[in-house]
Parts: sequence; structure tokens; C-alpha cells
Amino acid sequence: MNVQLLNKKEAIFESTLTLINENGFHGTPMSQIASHANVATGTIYHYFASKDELITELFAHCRVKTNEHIFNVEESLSYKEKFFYIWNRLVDYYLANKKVFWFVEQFYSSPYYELIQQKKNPSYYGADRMRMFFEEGINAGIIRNVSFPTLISLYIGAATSHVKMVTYGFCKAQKQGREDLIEIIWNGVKNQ
Amino acid sequence: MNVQLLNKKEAIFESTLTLINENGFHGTPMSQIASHANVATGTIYHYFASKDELITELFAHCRVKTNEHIFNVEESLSYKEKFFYIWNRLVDYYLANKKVFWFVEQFYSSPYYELIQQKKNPSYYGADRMRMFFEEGINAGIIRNVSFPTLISLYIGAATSHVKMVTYGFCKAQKQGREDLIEIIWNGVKNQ
Amino acid sequence: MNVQLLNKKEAIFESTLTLINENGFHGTPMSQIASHANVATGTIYHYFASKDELITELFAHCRVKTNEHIFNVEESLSYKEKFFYIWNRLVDYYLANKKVFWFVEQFYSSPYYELIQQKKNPSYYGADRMRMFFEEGINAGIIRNVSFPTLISLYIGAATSHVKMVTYGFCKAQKQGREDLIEIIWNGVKNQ
Amino acid sequence: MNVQLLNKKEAIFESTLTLINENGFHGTPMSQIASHANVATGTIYHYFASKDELITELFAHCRVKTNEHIFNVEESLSYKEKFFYIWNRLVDYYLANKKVFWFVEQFYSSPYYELIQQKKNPSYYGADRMRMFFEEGINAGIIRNVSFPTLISLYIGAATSHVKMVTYGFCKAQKQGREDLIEIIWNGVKNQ
DNA sequence: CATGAATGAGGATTCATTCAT
DNA sequence: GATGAATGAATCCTCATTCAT
Repeated sequence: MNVQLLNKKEAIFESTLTLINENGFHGTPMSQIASHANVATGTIYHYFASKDELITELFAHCRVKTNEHIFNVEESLSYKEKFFYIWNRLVDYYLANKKVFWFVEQFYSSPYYELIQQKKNPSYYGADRMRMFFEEGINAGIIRNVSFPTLISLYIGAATSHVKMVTYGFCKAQKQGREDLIEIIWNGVKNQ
Repeated sequence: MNVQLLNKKEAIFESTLTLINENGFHGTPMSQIASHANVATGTIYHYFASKDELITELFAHCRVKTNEHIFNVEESLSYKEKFFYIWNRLVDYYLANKKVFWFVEQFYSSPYYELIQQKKNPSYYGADRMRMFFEEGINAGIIRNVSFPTLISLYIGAATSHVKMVTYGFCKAQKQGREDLIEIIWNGVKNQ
Repeated sequence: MNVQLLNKKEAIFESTLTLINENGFHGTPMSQIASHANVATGTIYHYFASKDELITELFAHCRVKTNEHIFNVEESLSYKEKFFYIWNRLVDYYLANKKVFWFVEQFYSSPYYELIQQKKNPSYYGADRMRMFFEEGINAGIIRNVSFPTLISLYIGAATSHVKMVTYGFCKAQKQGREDLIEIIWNGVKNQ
Repeated sequence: MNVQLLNKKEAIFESTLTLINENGFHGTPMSQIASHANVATGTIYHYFASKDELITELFAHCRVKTNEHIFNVEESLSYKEKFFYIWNRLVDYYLANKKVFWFVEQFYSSPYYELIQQKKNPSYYGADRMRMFFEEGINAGIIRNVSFPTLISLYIGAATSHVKMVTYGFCKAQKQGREDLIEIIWNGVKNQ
């Protein structure tokens, strides 16, 4: 697939992301996605078999992009530094790419996600890198030995909640809030 | 409005909740809501002006019900006990009423929520009780003086993430996970 | 189902019959069927689940109507007279209802027919009355003992071919042709 | 036009014949015809100006092939022998080439045929050879002096009906049925 | 000649909403 | 109040055809 084709697929992704943010899955007809991407309606169907497949593939695309971004971390940092760094990268990424954030949130809480889960294993999206990072800290005795879902609920749950707060406009002084948040989490999970 | 009518409205709410859980906003036509509730399509329009209003009112209904449940707390308990109790009530309620949980999540991440926000103030759903509870702890010097959104992100964010984990099937041993989670949060936010 | 509803279903049938005659299955959109029947597009879907079902039910309807017409025969007639009478009724009916004839022909030679066959038994359309009539003649020793499909091929095959000839305009003096045709068939199948 | 090209045209014809048999005119997109024939979609348009032309030319092709086959008859045979021989050749050809048979049947009962009729005279497809054969018998006083359409209705009508019966699966013992059928026709049309 | 990506008009179907009963 | 048939705009998707390579 050459550059031209990739560009077209990217344009469709971008268009879908933007419009679904504004109008939701339901409020975004294929025709609108097409015209916003400057392609014909039929063209979308060369790249995606259906609207469902388009949305599903866009979700995978977002997850991969997000994971690529947040795990881009200096190996020389201490574990604690990494713990703060990765979390801040995630929050930064979502705040800088709110469309990605909201699309993914919308996807997770819709019936689409169930369809996906049956077919894909976690490594598909790079989700297991998070697990490895936590295991590293537990094995080194740096963080408490609690289950992966518990850590995820805390680490990711707080990050997404924070982004929502900021986006909803409930949270003006985000700088301070962010620092408090990750520090509280660190205090809670660190040993001693 | 007599019992008969309330029953009909309840039946429509229940039907909507169930079907939107299974098929999403988009996948749930009014006709299906009607037949599942054993009423005629037109009947829904006696109680709700439109599909949007039905969904929006159902959301308010769910929020009120949830808040009524979680703040039903013994005044004699210590602050720490209340901190654990309320959180567990919330998780319990969502796990026992998964349809409510997922409907609300779906609503929050959809364009519906934006429409709501413009019209309603937080007290409408009883949301300010949470704020009052946190302020009580801060004023008494029991928990750290961090912003309300930060506390919410942590407390509610972790609860909803936990419920998601359990629902997705990622989290088998939920009992232990729950206890770890609220304990970590407490450790993180308590003074000293 | 009251008269009003029956009328609407009849109007849709009539419209479908007319338009498919003119433009074929493919060339006849539902919207056109609807407007020609003076109903809304959606109304068709109250009576028929899909275009396929509409066409399939119309086929059954035509077959039943045709069989009702042709077997309306005086019991007092001799077998030979009935043999001529029924055949002429069939040809008359098709010539007077060319739309029915062509629709049925089109249906038989399309992939629709295969779908039908799997579900319906011959008696459904009244098709076994023909078989009974031939068996009557064979048992009485009036016509030769040849298989039912053979008799059908001859009796019905010649009738439909004749109607086609007339319709195509290949056959001007139809009166004489018809009489020759059924006489030849009779000569061929009668005993002695 | 060299062999390569002829092969490609043949491949397109073959592909069209197969797919239209399975899915009808409507259910057979050009793209499917192309991929089944191992050519690009655009390639079809080098050989045929449109889908209509492709189908129309395929019809002519089938008619010519069929007529070439059935009139390949020994001159030394008696008229009666030829009468039986040609009919059996026709039935054999259709049974051995059911796709041709059903395509042609479908074409005849569709609006395509009307388009054709306006442009082509009967001799185009070799249809007048049948007429000549019947006239030969009439002039020699061997068969009854009935009109051409009458004879065609009988001779061809019975043949196609028989093929349909066999294809539909209504007719198991085809050998006996065939012999009965052509014998009955002969008895009906022969003089005395 | 051959390709197949791109087009966009057109078609089947759905569904929120209305309204006569 | 309650019904559910009727509406028709809106949506997803298809597919004949074109054209740059």
C-alpha cells in the first residue's frame, strides 16, 4: 500500500474521529465522514467493509498510537521516575488528542467493545506493556504486590477521570491537580 | 400521577435501560423499547417528548437513584469508616446494577452529556454531596487538602475502573482487589 | 385484518405486478412500488419484511388465483371436454392477465424459485389438482398412462409457449392456433 | 482478434453465465464477473460497452451455439427420424448445459428480450431453420398443416418444460418421460 | 491492452414521530 | 390515556462506469 493510499485511509480515520467526537457514532453518517475526508462515499468501502469495521479499526489504530507514545521512555530513569513519566505522558497525550480520548471512551462503553474483545488478545494493542511495567516494580519490591487490574484501575482510572474533569471544565488548575494525583497514587502503591 | 402511570413510566425506563445496554443508543429503536415494555409506541410519547428526552431523563433518574443509595450512611461511623463505606456502597450498587452503570457510562462519553451540562447544575443529581463529604474530611484535617476534582478522579475513577474490570472479566478475585484499591486510595489521601 | 388493510396489501401487489412487468425485478425500486400504490415506502414494510418476501408472496398469490380460476369447471362435462376446457381457461386467464403470466414466468426462471421450493410443498399453491385431474383420466383408461411430469410438460408447456408466442407478436391468428394446439395434444395423449 | 483475446471474452461469457445462474441478473455485479473471470473490472469494458450489452451478446452467443448444435443432423435420415433426433439434441444440449438453458430462459422472461426484439430479425440467431424444417414436413404432407407458432409451442415448449421438470427435480425417470413426450408430439402432429 | 481505485447516483431498509381511532 | 398503522426523511451500502497509470 503506497503513500497515496495510506493518506486516504488516514484522512478517513481523521474525519471519523472528528465527527464522532462532535456527533457520536449514531450522529455521524458515512456520507458526512466521506465529504469531510474529501473522498466519495464508496471510497470508504474500499478500505473498510462497513461502518462497524471502520470504527473498530479506528479504535485499534488509536490504541496502538497511544501505547507507542506513552512507552517512549528513557531506560536510564529510576522506576519511580518512570512511574510518574508514563502517567504524565498518557495524560498529556489524551489532553493533546482529546478526540482520540473521547472516541476511545465512547468505544469502551458501547456495545462495540464487546465485539472486539472476542477476537483480539491484549497484546494486539500493546496493552501488555503496562502489565510488564507493573510486574517489574513488584518484582523489584518497589511497589506493593497487588493485582494488575487493581493497579490499572488506579493508574489508568485516575488518568482518564482527570482528563474528563479537565475536558468537562470542572478542573481549572490542572497543573497542581495532576501533580497531586500521581503523587497520591505513588504514595498509595509504593512499599512502606 | 397514579400508580398505574408510574408503573408504565418505570416499565419504559427499565426497558430502555436493558435494551441500550445490549444494543447501544443507536441500536435501540423506540418501537423495541415499547414492545419490551408492553406498551404501544405512541404511549412513550405521552411520558416523554422525544427519544432524547427519554434518555436524558433516564440518566437523571439513574444518578438520583445511585446517590440515594450510596449516601445512606450511619452518622455514627468515623470519617475513615465512612470513606470506605461509601466507596464500597458505590461499587456494590454498580455491580448489582450493571445496566445502570453501563448506561451512565455510555451517556457520559456521548454527546448527550454535553447537552445536559448546559442546563443542569451539579446539585440537581445530588453530586454536591460528594463535594461536601470531601470538604468535611479536609476541614477536619483527616485527608490531604487537594482539590475536589483530584479527589473525585481518584475515588470515583478507581471505582468505575474497578467495575469495568470486573465486568470485562479481567478481574477474577474481585474481593481482594476491592479492598486493596480503597486501602491504597486511603493511604494516598490521608494526612501523614 | 380488515378491508382497509387488505386493500392496501392488494394495492401493493398490483403495483408490484405492473412495475415488475415493465422493468423487471431489478428495475423496480421499492420507492416506485410505493408511490404507484399510493402508500409510503415504509408502509410496504408493515406488510412484507423485505422486497424478497413481497415478491415471493406475490408469486404465491398469483399461483393460488390462477389455480382457483382454471379449476372452476362444470362436473357434468365429459373428461375430454374438461381436458379442453381447463386448458382454454388457463390460456384465457394468462392472456387476460398478462402481467400475472410474465411475473410468474420471470419468477420461475430466477433464483427466487429455488428459495421457494425448499419451503413449500406442491399442494400449497393448489398444484396437486392438476395431478389429480390427470390421474382421473389415466385410471379411467381415457388417456395414456404416462408420467405426470410428461403430461405437465405437454399440457402446461404448450399453453405457456402459446401465450408467449401471442405476447411476442409471433402469432396473429391465435384462435385457430389454440384450437390446433389443444387438439394435437389430445390426439397425442388419448388412448387409441 | 487473436486467441488470447478470444479466451478473455470467452472467460467473461463463462463467468457471466455461471454467476447469473446462481444469483440472477440483479445479483451479479460486474466486479464479481470480472474477478471470477480473472480479469480486471475495466477489462470487461474493452469487450462490451455496458452490462446490458454483455448480457445481450451472451444471449445471442448462446442461441447461436444451441442452434449450431441441434441442427447438426444427418441428411440421410427420414423426416420422422429427424423430427425425433433434433428434439433429442435440443433436450440433450440443454441438460448438458443447464447454465445456458437457465440463462436463456431468464433472458426471455425479462425486459431484456423486448429490447432485443426491436433490433434483431429471427434469422440472426438461426431461428428460421426451425421454420424451414417444419415447412419441409408440411409440404411433403408428413405432418399436419398447422401454423409455425403452433408447432413451435408444442415442440420447443415441451422440450423446455421437460428440461425444467428435470432440473427442478420433479422428474426422476427422465429417459422414459422423454421418449413418451416426443412420441406423443409426433402422434399429435403427423398426418393420419 | 489491462488494471483497479475512485466515483456518486441509486436502492433497500430503518425508525422517530404523528394522528386518527 | 392508549393504540399502532402510516409516514418519509435519513442512512448504509452497492455497483455500473470511468480514467489515470
